[in-house]
Amino acid sequence: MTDHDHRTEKLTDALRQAGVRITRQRAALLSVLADAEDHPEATELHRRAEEVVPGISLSTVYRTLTELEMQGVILRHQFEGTPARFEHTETHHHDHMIDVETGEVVEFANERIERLQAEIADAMGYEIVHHRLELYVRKKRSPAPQG
Amino acid sequence: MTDHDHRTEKLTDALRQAGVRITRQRAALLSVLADAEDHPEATELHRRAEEVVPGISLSTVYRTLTELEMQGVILRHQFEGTPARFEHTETHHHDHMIDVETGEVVEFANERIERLQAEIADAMGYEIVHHRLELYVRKKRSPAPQG
DNA sequence: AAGCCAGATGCGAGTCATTTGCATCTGAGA
DNA sequence: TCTCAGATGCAAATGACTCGCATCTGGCTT
Repeated sequence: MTDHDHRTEKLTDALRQAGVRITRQRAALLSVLADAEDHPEATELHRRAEEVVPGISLSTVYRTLTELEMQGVILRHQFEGTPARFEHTETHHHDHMIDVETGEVVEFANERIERLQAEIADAMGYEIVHHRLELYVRKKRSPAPQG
Repeated sequence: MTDHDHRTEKLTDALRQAGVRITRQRAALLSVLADAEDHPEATELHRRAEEVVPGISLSTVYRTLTELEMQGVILRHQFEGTPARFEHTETHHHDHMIDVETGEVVEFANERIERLQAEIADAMGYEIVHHRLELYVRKKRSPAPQG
């Protein structure tokens, strides 16, 4: 049994424990999400899932994504000007830089920023439920005069 | 002539200079936006503009908001789970805290976070075009044990 | 292994925010 | 005042989801 299968099984067991029925469609989506190195949107996940479960409907994809988000298995990101994008929660917390020219998404993390945010909220009498930090960026041209 | 009229006139002149025709509808929206202390959405701006120019259409509101955004006169914020909200660009740059329980929007600014963002982007070979920092928060209960 | 049924699925229709096509109107420079 | 590129109103279209409902199916129960 591969590492992948191992992690998958642990996850599906946990979900079943939480009362989430693991159907073929959901298993397919979980696998597609686990394999995704990028931040795909719902239609793209649908496309990928169809290769595993032909005929899976887009509404099932949306319903499952919502369910998995509620279970804390995935995160939903609403970047500017695109449909929501999803990623699994396996990795550490991080924020995103979006290249406005290519749409490419780069992850980054900064502990100091996290701490500052918490301090600000605290000073104003709030506690953070969650936050969103997105840097819309463009590749620096080399320091030479631009052409 | 009031201060308000004065600022309004300077702004409309600048817009005309930039090739933006100042129609009754646009003047109404500019005034409504200038008066707005909150972060209203398009339909609310439409409602307010109708009191100045009855019959103004929602599509004109949307078209004008897009134009004003491109001219840098207003900012469009896409907070989670709500239609886009708008605010004029007169004030200093700031970020937003959104109370997840009431929907209330609180502004804040922090120079250190701004600088850290720029440093991060720079270190990764990018320059920031713009950014988005939103803290989704809830009012702290007093330090006593929660009930 | 078979039965059961709450919950999941597929399909199509609905929703919500926003955009667009088009015929008509109107700022504002000439 | 004249002109007409650009703006408006209306209705229809779009895009991203969401929902209603009849049918199907995981996965406890026996």
